[in-house]
Formats: sequence, structure tokens, C-alpha cells
Amino acid sequence: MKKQLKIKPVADSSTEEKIKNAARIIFHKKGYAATRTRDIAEEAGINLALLNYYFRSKEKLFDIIMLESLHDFRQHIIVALNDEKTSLESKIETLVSNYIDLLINQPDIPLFILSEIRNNPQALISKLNQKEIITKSYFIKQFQQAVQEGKIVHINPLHYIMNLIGMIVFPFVGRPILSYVGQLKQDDFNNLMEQRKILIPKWLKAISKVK
Amino acid sequence: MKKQLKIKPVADSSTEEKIKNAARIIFHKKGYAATRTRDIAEEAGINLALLNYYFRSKEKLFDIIMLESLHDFRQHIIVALNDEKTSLESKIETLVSNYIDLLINQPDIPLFILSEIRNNPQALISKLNQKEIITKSYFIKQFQQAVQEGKIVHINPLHYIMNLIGMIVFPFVGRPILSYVGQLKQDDFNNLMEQRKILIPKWLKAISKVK
DNA sequence: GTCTATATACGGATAGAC
DNA sequence: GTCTATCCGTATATAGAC
Repeated sequence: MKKQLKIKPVADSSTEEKIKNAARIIFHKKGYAATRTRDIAEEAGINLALLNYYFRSKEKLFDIIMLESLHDFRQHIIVALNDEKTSLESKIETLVSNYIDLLINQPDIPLFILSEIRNNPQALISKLNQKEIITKSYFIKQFQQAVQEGKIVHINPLHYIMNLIGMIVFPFVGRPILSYVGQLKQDDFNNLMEQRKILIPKWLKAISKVK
Repeated sequence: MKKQLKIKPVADSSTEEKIKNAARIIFHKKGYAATRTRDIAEEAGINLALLNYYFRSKEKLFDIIMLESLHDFRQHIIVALNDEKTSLESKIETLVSNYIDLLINQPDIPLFILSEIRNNPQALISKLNQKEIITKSYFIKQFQQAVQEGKIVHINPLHYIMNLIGMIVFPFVGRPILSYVGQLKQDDFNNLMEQRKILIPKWLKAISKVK
């Protein structure tokens, strides 16, 4: 059971990878409860029994997918917020841009995580780890510094965080409705998201002046 | 089977209402697939068989709850956006305020709807009805008017809608995480949302000037 | 209308052949 | 490692007594 490289996995080569990739797709799309192991097997093009052979149970397979998804979801925030070399503004820019790139590739991650947390809060919230990752980040230090200097209006930083993450994530969470209302095709939607990479930092800047 | 008044239902009096209220709570909290009819019966304090006696099946009961939830969720937008008497600004103010009030009372509605749409897009999206409710609303007319007059920067109105709805809804969708990160109690959270009633319209105004 | 007991279906998991 | 066949628990739904 060789561990494969994170960056460039050998695609769908091994059966194990095939199952994991299929599981990610189905779990992300339907959530734990609505997913049937038979669907995963079919998506992976393998026999149902193999799923249990490799992963013992639906739950164990799910835990693996959830852990990886949480990792992806968090990592973009943590890394960006804790870079001590960059300014507040450029931190926002990289975070927004990287995040939107992730979501264009895996648009179902946020709704997946949020709805599973709803179904099982205590179990999952703890897996988010250190609640201080945001509140004690270098970003927050810089933020409070900027408030002191009068560059940002005095306000609960949580509002700022909600707006930041919400502006990035919400369009993906509401994509089906949005695409329906706006009659958007896949590409139309992605183009809008590309625009937001530039717009969101500007908007946040404007907001941070509002009393 | 007398139809009861919408505004002031005779609370939990009838068994039918008891079941519906219980179903709303459980479905909102866990979604269709993860909900067991036994849980609903227990929550309602009635025998499991009665559920089928009154509503025939889990699915039929679910459809009723979903339809009502969609109605609540939409109605606040539609009514506010189509009032021809009010200015653009005051439309926003009422919409934000009414919406946040609804969500403080039923905080699980958005995640409920969004995750069920994800599980079954085509079936539910159609129930949203007329895709023109937003794009052909009086609000959009006023919006485009304001753009013409140079009061609002020229931009795809969908960005504006995403920001508007996202700022309102996202904190509720991400509430478990937010409350965890910010160490918020129920009241702390609600207070933040009350603040947003005032702040969101101001923020949107600032955003609408950003090039 | 409400209950107890039970039928039926479905989905996760395993035994055992290859 | 991979398949077929099958087991078994769980959840929905109904039959029938009260």
C-alpha cells in the first residue's frame, strides 16, 4: 500500500483511488445519509464488495473523504491568514483568489461540509481543530492594527470575516438557484466567479470604511 | 378537515398540526434522507402509525414541509422587491430586516432548502416558480434606472443580488462554525444579526460605488 | 382516531468461489 | 483482488384490534 504523492496522484490507476474519487463525488453531491454505497461502486465502475474490502465500511470511507475536504477547506484560510510577510490587503487578495480557484474545481465542498455539520455538529466541529486558527491568526493582529490606525472602521471583526467568506462561498452554495435565476451556463457562472476575484477585495475595502 | 388561518394557527391543538410542526423541526435539522419517521413521531409525541394515517408517506409529508419552507423563503424577497411605492434604498432596508427576522425564527431554512436542492436539483428548482420573479421584478427596473443615472456603478446585477442575499443568509448557513470560532452564544449570535439589519444596507450602498 | 403487531423493502455488509 | 450470492438490520408502511 504505497502512499502516493499529494500533488500529482497517479490518477485513477489503483482501485483504491477509483473508489475514493467516486466516493468524493457522490458524498459531495448527496451527503452521507442520501448516499448509497451501491452508487459509489457504480460511479467507480467496481463491484460493491470491493468497497468494503478496501474501506471496511461506508462510515470509514466517509470519514476519510470528510477529513480531506475539511483540510482543503481550511488550509486556504489558514495559510493565507498567517503569512507574516504580506500586507493585509495582499492577504485578502491571495485568499480570495486561491479560494475561488479551489471552489471552481470542487464547487460542492462548502455545502457538503456545512450540511454534514448541521447533521452532526459536535462530531465535526471538533475536527475543525484549534478554534484559535482564525481569532489568533496574524491576520487578526494586522486587522486590529489597522483599526487602531483608523484605516478600518471600528467594528466586530466577525462581521468582516462573515462578509469575506460569505462573498466567496455563498455563490457556490446557492449556485443551482443562482444559475436558474440568472440563466447561467457552467462557463457563465465560472466567469462571474473569476470577476469576483478582483471585485471582492475592492468591495471589502469599501465596506471597511463604512460607519 | 377545516383549513386553519395562516396568521394565527390554533397552535399544536390538532394531531395533524403536531405532526407537521415536528416534521418541520426534524426535516429542517437533518434533511430528508437522514430523517426517520420515528424521530418525527417521537418529537410530535404521537404513535408512528398516525403519521401514515394523516400523511400517507414520509415523502408526501416532506413535500408539504418543503413547499411551505420555499414559500417563506421566497415570499420575503418577492414582496419586498415588487413594491412599486418604495425607493430602491428603502426596499433593501425592509428586505434585509424582514429576512433576518424570519431567519432568527427559523435559522435552518436556508441550509435545508439549499441541501435538498443539491440532492435533487431538477425536482426542486422547478418549484421555485417563474424564473422571472427576480430578473423581471420592479426592483431590477429601479436598479437599472439607478445605473443609468450614474448612482450605481455599471455591473452585473447578479453580483449585487449575490452580495445582498449572501450577506443576509450566509451567517445562518455557517452559524455552527461561526459560533464556534467566535465563541458565540445564541444571544450573541442574534445580536450580531440585529446589527446586520442596519449594516448591510450601508455596506451595499458603499459597494455599489466601487469600480 | 389511536394503538400494537407485522409485512415488506432497502441498503450495508459478509461468505465463499474464482 | 475481484466477483456472485446472500444475510441481516433498519425503516417505511399497513393490517387489524380497540
